[in-house]
Amino acid sequence: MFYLTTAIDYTNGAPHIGHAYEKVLADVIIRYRRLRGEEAYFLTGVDQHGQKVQQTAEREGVHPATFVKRTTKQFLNLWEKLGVHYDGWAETTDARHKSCVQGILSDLQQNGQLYKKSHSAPYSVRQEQFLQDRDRDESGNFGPQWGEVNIVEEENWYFKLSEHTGWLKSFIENHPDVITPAFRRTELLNALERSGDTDLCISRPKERLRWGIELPFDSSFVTYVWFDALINYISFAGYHAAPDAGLPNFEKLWNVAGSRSTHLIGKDILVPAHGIYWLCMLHAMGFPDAQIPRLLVHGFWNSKSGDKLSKSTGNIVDPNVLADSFGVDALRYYLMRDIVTGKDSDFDPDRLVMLFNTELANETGNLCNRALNMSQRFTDGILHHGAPLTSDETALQASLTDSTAAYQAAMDECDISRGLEAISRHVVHCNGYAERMKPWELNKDPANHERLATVLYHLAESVAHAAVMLSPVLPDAATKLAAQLNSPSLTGLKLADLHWGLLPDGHAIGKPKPVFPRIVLEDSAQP
RNA sequence: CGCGGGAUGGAGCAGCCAGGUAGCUCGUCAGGCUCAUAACCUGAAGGUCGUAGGUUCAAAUCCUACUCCCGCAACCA
Repeated sequence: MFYLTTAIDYTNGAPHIGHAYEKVLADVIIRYRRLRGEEAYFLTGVDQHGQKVQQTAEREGVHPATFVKRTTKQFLNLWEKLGVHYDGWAETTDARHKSCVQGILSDLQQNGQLYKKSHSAPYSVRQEQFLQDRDRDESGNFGPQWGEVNIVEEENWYFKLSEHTGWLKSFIENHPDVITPAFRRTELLNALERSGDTDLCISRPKERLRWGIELPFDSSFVTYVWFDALINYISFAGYHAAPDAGLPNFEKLWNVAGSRSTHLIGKDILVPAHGIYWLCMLHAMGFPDAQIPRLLVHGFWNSKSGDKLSKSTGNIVDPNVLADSFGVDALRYYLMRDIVTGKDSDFDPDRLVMLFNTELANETGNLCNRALNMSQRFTDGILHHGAPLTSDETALQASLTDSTAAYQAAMDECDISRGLEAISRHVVHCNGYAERMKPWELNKDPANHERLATVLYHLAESVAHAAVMLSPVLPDAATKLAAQLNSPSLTGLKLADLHWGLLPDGHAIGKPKPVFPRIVLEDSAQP
């Protein structure tokens, strides 16, 4: 079983392009695993608790639960629009999650992993938060944005994080595959190196924060965000769940047959949340090394100038608007194609249009269209395996074999961009082949009919393979391609089924219709 | 000396971990084709791979120093 989770999104505001990227990436990885024939389970969801939600809800004069319901709906709608299909949906206000979190807190408390102590620090009344040294301005004072700042003393519960960091360090050192890409592992190890022996504060007094899960052993506190949110990865996987809870069987999902569960997360929450807190929490709960999950860390989409995309800088890109203007296929393709998994990339709508028009419309879509159109016109829509093969066909089939192998190697490494590039490479080969074979010339002489059939078959068969390989990224388009080939069963094939001859001799193909209509921009700059 | 990333033809990137004729897409120029979504194909121009050293028969790739850009520095995917 391949168990994949994403970060759960904070329901304090509307989803942006970064949220969309992570979920589409997860969706593509899951679909690819299934294409490989693996059993797979995909969990995603939303993080609904916390102070920011409480504050925003108060500002808008609604109950946090109402507010959270509203923003959650925006995420659900977006995933539906973008074709993100998950198997499990995590909401941290779910009663089953709450009881799992409380169960874990109780266990840890009984095992002596938690303790209470008091701490005093500068506190901003206006922002309702404690301040750090880095919040000071150049002169060493707290700026006016914080309002009145007092030294406040507060009691809280702490998790003995420091008892586990030694284990964590050697675990990461001895399991280089657990953090991907490698430079993120380096970053984490460096962070561990300079981490002192500080423990993790895991509670907030209810006077400050009501919107959270109550500590089972001290009702005047709620648990701090990470001790709530991170647990979703196991609570919704059925960890310590009642048999009738409607959750998966944890033993079947988590870490079966030596393949680690995978958490897909953004680079911002590796250190300290996932890379340190979460792994240490699992260790404290008694998870053995073999059951520690793998962290797959992705990068960010920055704005074209290289600035970070965020609400504060106002250059937020709304995935809904992008999907509506350019189509879901174009958006999914761009998000997967124009970034190297793990690295950052600049978001550029012009490149979105360019990549869709060249690789999908002009290359793949056009190849399908011209192949089917010629078959309809020249051979009455019937495909024939045809005459003896020349070196051109041998080369084409070799190109397909190479592309398929490159595709698989890349996709296995979650390098989606390279996988798509591999498909594109074969499509380009096919267009060149068509140009050299000139089926439209062959058609002029009936003596060449067998030769013509052979050429057209090689084009159509290539489209069939391309459709299957594209399916994790563009499931809808793959279905359309299969339908036009009059071979809907293509969408049910596995990677291992991709042998030459998917389309049988004598197969009748369907009518061509552009699957990827070119995106034509309104007059952009011309006067 | 806080940490990590980046610097490759006009633009955007890959290649670097496991050194061996510098690759892809767009753009530009010149041809060709007409089955096809004004799509397709062929060819060409254009790069001292941030700087300076070092290792090596050989360095974009390994090592050292430096310059500039970006992000993070323990609540934003």
